[in-house]
Amino acid sequence: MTGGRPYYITTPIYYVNDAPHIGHAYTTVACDALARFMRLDGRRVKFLTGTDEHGQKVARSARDAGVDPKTFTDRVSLNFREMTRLMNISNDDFIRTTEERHIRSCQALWQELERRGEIYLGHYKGWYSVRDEAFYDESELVNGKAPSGADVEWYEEENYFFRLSAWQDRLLEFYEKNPNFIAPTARRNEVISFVKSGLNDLSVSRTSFTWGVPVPGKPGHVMYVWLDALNNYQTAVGYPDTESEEYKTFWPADLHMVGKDIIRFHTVYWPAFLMAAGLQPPRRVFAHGWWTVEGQKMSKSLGNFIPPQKLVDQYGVDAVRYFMLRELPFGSDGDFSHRAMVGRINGDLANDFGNLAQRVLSMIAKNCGGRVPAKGPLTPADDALLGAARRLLPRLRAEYAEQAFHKALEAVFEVVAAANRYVDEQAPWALRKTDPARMETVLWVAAETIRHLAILMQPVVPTAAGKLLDQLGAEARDFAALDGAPLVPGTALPKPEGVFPRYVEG
RNA sequence: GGCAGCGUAGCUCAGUGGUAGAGCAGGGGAAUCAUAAUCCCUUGGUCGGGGGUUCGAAUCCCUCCGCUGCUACCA
Repeated sequence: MTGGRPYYITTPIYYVNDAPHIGHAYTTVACDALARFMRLDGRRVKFLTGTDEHGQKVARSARDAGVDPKTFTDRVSLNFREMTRLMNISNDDFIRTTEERHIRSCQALWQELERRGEIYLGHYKGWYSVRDEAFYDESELVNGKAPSGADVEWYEEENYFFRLSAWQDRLLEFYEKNPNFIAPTARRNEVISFVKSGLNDLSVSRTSFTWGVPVPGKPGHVMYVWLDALNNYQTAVGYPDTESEEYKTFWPADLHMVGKDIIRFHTVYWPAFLMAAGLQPPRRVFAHGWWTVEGQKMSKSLGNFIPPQKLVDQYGVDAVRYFMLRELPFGSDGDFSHRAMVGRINGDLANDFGNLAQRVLSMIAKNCGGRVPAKGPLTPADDALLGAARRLLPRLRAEYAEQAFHKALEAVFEVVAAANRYVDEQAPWALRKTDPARMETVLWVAAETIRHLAILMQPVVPTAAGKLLDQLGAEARDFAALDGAPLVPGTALPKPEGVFPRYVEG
């Protein structure tokens, strides 16, 4: 089954002012698993990530660092590129909002919105807090200060507004007609109730700073950061050239993966901007949850952000990826603890899956001359196990389609458990003396099952699954090979070697 | 304050009208191919409290308690 519909998936572009942490790694790993899954399933995939580099905060950080903004962002954007390498991410493109292609794209979008009368000149007035870099309504002030306690000052600025208020009904209609647009359901309900409560027009230009995309024909104005940032998803597929092969193939995007903090921008503003420009909104936005660390919220004051490098050094990249996608229902918040991590590494990966592979491959190495064993007549027990393995793909397609990674992995591990039971029940070590031919068949069935499992685990643990397939002598590794390329008896195999080491406290 | 959701075994959760479930943790046993891994059996819950509807409620209704999210322009 190849040649399905193209698949375009994006991470948010990460704000360069932050250092990459576990949250960034999480979003990106989830997208990577989806991208890899879809590629293995024969779909043409575009997987985009990148960095958001404009805004007053960035300009200030650059100034503090004593360099110009471009030099500064060139430097810090690399931190996120390095994170993709570290986490073994298979992105097809890495976009930066300071790139020429993006500036052009944003200006074209602006002009289209303006041409259609969706943007008008107005005045922004409000209480502004420099510390929070945010505006507050009169009603939000507490004793003349921001809710955060920061000082505020009266602020008036001439800027351009987007007619968001005019899109309220059309947005609600869009949500109604596209029930899968916002996930999980709880988030969808929140967004809908927010839109129902009424929308105000949105200021989409700033004159108070210059580090942004210049508004075409309006000296002194730069674009509102979110209009700039969201449009990266279109830039990467060639906008404004909507007739390009790339754009026609991949737009609208299949999935924008986001953290729950930025869902509104992606599910209210973004579809409104696009519809207003006569363009198609994305098909789906998924808002995942947050990690706490050892039971505590991550915060700057606690200083408990975990750099991805530290996790990978300690546990290994495959283990971290597996943990992130298995430990909690995708969409919910969860806790990242050492104890839970070790439980997954040793319990699931090393003991259940790793040891299954090791015990089977060792027996093959010792008793079958290091070659794929001969396959004799199959018993009902053999067929039952192989059948369970073959039924996984349709199940996984359904779970991945809903970003239910934990359920997909649970399904895989049900078969891992079934395979361990099978080996125990068939006891090939006993058959070795009583019925060597049957022993070979049992080992073939077990190895063939492991091949299925390894192929299906590639999206989550690409390195370990790849090594496992090496050891099985399996050349073809996409999902078409599941039923299409079973193990060939007699194939010479390399010496088995553990691919999921136990974590030992030290 | 308003709106929404949640509260089920030690832990994480599934279960939305018909005799309480899974994984992990705990206890006992089997096996010995294997990363001392695996397999089998098992302890454990008045399903947050109270009231109601029903032949029957974790599951529907009311109420109380506790927790969480959202309530616009900070990534």
